[in-house]
Amino acid sequence: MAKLRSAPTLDDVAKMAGVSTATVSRCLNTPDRVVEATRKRVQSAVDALGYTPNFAARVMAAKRSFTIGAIIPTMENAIFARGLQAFQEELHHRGYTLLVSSSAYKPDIEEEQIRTLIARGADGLLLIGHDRDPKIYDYLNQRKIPALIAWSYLPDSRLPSVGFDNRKAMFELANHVLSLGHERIAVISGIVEGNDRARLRVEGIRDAISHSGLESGDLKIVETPYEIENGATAFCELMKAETRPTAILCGNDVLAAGAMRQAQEMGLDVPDDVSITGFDDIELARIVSPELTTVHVPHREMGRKAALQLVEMVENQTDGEGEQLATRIVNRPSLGRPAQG
Amino acid sequence: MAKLRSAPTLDDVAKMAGVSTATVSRCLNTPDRVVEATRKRVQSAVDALGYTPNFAARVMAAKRSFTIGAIIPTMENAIFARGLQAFQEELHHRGYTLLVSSSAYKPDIEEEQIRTLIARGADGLLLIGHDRDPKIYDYLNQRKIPALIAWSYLPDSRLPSVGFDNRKAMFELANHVLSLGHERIAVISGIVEGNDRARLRVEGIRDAISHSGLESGDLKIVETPYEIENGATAFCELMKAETRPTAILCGNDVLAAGAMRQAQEMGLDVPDDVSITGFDDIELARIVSPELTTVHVPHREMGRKAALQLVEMVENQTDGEGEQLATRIVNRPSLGRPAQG
DNA sequence: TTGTAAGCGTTATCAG
DNA sequence: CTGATAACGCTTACAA
Repeated sequence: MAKLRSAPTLDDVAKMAGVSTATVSRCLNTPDRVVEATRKRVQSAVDALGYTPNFAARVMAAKRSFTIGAIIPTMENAIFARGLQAFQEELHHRGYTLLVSSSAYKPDIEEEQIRTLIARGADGLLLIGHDRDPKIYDYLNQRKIPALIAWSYLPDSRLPSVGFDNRKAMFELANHVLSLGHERIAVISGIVEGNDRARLRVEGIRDAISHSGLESGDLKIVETPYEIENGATAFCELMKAETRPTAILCGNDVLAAGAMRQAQEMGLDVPDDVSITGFDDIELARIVSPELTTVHVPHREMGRKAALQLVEMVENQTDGEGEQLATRIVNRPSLGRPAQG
Repeated sequence: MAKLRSAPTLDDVAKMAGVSTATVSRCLNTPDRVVEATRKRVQSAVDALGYTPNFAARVMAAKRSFTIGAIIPTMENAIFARGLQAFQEELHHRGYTLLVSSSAYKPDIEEEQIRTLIARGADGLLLIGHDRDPKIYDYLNQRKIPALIAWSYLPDSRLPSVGFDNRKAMFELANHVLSLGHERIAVISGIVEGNDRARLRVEGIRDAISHSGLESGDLKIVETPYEIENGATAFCELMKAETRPTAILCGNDVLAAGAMRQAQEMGLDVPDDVSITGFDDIELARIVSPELTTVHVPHREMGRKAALQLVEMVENQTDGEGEQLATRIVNRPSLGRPAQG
């Protein structure tokens, strides 16, 4: 068995440079508190040994990890990718590392992940959406862990949030659809339970319908997890009705893409036979044909601002005020006027 | 300023349960070495305090982190998502946590990430592809860090690999295209430098062409990063030629999706005016229309097997043998026969 | 400017 | 089966 050469430590560097470990530590963390000469000596020892500080030891001693944890519902589809990427870039910029885990939309898994991330020394946490057991907020509060919510802005939430008004965004889209003359509207929504974004989007549609004076009672809604396949299945189901809808509003672009595929498979023309809309404006929206009318969400801006705010909260022990971002409707050919009666 | 209640420690639990810290530790890690009675007492103290072990301290003391690090080129598109998801699930199953970081296809960033993950105590590493500075392999070897390569199988690589034969896979696809009668073929490849998967795929195409007796010299290749936009741009460029290609083989589905979109924008019919193929068989391939002929890669199986093998390497200090997985061509309507002369 | 030394919260070795 | 106690590698007062 070959001898296992383990990693060089601060001590090794100190010995090689002929200084104390404290000095080496200073060279690495606060170089300006060390004179040029010794700094150089230390640096060459570091290089010679290929020294890398042991993270665990550093965290223990400093009680800071310069790590931010984020828990997102899923990595499988691209809903969170762009925003998270921007979040990560901004964090990196500020000297922080991002630790991501995904909860598969399961509350208990999310809770476990929160504990895990905290145990790992995360200085702050990014969570998606507001709907979760209040005990989690108590826990975070008691432990004084800075946490921020993204992808959904609410003014009076327990934790500050950086995001947009899901309800209003979908309300506007639905209004637009109605204004084109659609009267038979159906919805393919994500699972609403435990997901305020999904819930609020449906509410936005309801608002628009009752506003318009239409019968909101018979609004057909299919709830299904955010996966392409499910969008296809749901579309199928909705089109089985005796009187088919003329427009289907989907909870996000992923579901909409599934619906579009199914429409094509069934030989239905979009938008002539049925209009379909999405939400998010991820790349997918421009890949399906026809391209998807959807709600544009400023993912990168949201990620960046969330990072800035969270770092601020961590470093200044402040509470964070949250920020509401604007969305806008993106008109593309998947939405048209309804066919004549 | 409210008093900051910091996390309960082993000591707190020990005191509350009236035992030593050693006993508490044993209750948590090797419960069978503790009698029922004390174990119960300890457990209730743990619950009462909401104790979670401090990860950094545990790593320092145990010199094991039950953490596996993975460095992937990008999270932005879905190329690695499915495989990584399976990798993660299998790791979780075995009691390990996955730490992911992305290198943006930059070798120096990857190197930094490797060091970072090791400093963070990763017990093992998953890397994508074989092409990298040999010094990295020396470093890994010297530090005795178990590492495994995925997404590309090579029999005699320095590190064991779990993946497929990129060259052969693309060779077969190209052969198939040629057998349909295509004689003017062009390629939209990913950046080849530092990316053996991209390089080998192009070589596979070259092989097929020279095999077929065609002039391989004038094979038009555009190299561009794996992004949808770039696929579109590259397609544009290739179609500017006086004699247009009748088939365009793309380095992956993302580039192919971009090419398809551009074709549509230019009013070209796929496959009647030009055939387009992809590689990977990610969801995207079935979303574009017409659906994409591509090479199916068993991403989930690859991820799962990589996890199994890496855990085995970590736990038994073994070297790992690697495994080659099979790919298969998936025929869909984006590929047809060339138009008559 | 630099060195000394006391933790940080676990695990693991040895006694008991 | 359980309890002391010595690491683990680093940061940070406090001294010099």
